[in-house]
Amino acid sequence: MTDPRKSAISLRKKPKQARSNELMAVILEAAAQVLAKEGAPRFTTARVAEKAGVSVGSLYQYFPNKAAILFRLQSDEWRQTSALMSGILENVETSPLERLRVLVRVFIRSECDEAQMRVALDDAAPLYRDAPEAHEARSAADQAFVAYLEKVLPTVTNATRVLVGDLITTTLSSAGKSFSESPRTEGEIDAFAEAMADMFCAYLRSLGG
Amino acid sequence: MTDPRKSAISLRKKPKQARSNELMAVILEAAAQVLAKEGAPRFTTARVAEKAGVSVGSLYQYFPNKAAILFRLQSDEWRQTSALMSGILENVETSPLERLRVLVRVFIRSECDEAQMRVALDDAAPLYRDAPEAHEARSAADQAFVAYLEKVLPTVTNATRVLVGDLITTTLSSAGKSFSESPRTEGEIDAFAEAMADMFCAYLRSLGG
DNA sequence: TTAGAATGCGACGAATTCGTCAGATCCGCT
DNA sequence: AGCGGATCTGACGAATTCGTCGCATTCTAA
Repeated sequence: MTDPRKSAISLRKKPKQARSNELMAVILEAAAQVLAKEGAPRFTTARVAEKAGVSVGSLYQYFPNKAAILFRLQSDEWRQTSALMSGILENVETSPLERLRVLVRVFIRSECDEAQMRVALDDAAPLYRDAPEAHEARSAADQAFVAYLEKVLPTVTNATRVLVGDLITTTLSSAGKSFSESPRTEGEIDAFAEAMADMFCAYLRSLGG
Repeated sequence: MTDPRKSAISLRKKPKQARSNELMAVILEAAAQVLAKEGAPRFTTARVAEKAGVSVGSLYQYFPNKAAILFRLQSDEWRQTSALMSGILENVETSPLERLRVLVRVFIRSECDEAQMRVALDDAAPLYRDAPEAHEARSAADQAFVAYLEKVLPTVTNATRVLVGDLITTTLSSAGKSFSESPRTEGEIDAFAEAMADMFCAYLRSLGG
């Protein structure tokens, strides 16, 4: 396949024996390790297979191509992050703005903790970015955030809420990623997260919080 | 060379005849076109040379490797952006916060105008990111911004100013890039830029503007 | 004009990568 | 046990890419 960006990304087939499920898990685990340790340019089906203690053939039985593995890893990350965010934003024990602060802190910290993986996954983005599945997977977190904004900004128009939600989630994820690309000390991480939280809170208040 | 990330990125030699200077310009122009039209994965010395109407050999006479060409393109972008930002922030004809608004608008718009190029350049980042020269080139814009903040936030500590500057420049560049990755209408672009400007202004005011 | 330096050329070697396929192996079931 | 389908294997073909090197061409300066 000349241009992997055009290739399908869905699974090749569903496993019928128990082995296969294990195999997929093993392959994905190995893939994550290879990606984190070797980086995107050296992420190779052969290397993944070797690390998984499996042959390339087996690997290609469940993933149609390299991009599918990467997409799956990214997809899992998104699901995880999305669930985390929803959980924090829906927790009614604390005030809305405090929830946002917690969200920022948790997100930035997790971004820094797994920086290698995230950066490598991002480097590999050209391989799976154009897949249609990629866009669907992304919107879950956005929706949770817009729902949250309905309580914090009840007076503004719906369009505004979507815009604000887009701005904040975009800022959080992209600036978080960018920030975590350089190595940081604990203090820097906390300070940056706090500043970002301050910025969001100031913005929301100015909109009528 | 197995891992291009380790290779030198500085020029191979300085041209001594007039032809060479032209050649470099031609090559860089061709490189920009190839990168924008074909994307990072298909960015190849052979394709660049062909587009430039030049042989690979000539290309390698002035650039030690592929990464050097990409780095040069990125470096030029940075210089250009940096100059643009400084110019806007130092213009004393308008109020400080209005200058910031202009900056955001101009930046986001330029980011969207050249989205293809910027995205491709970013995709190629793994090839030149680890070069020491890359970090130096980046700090120019930051310094201009911190200088600007001295006038807007005269009361806060210097460390705070650096932090705030880091947050804003990081947000601007990374969120701008992320935003421009998807195709946008004129209206969306303006709305997003305005929202981001609002956010920055609200933040700066909350800090004591 | 002409020697020698600077520059340009492009076929080529070495390396890497993706994904396939024919055959070997394993599993569940009768 | 033994059959048939599911699964695994890994050598291999096809493709691509990087960067070099010996030679051709162009320029400069005497």
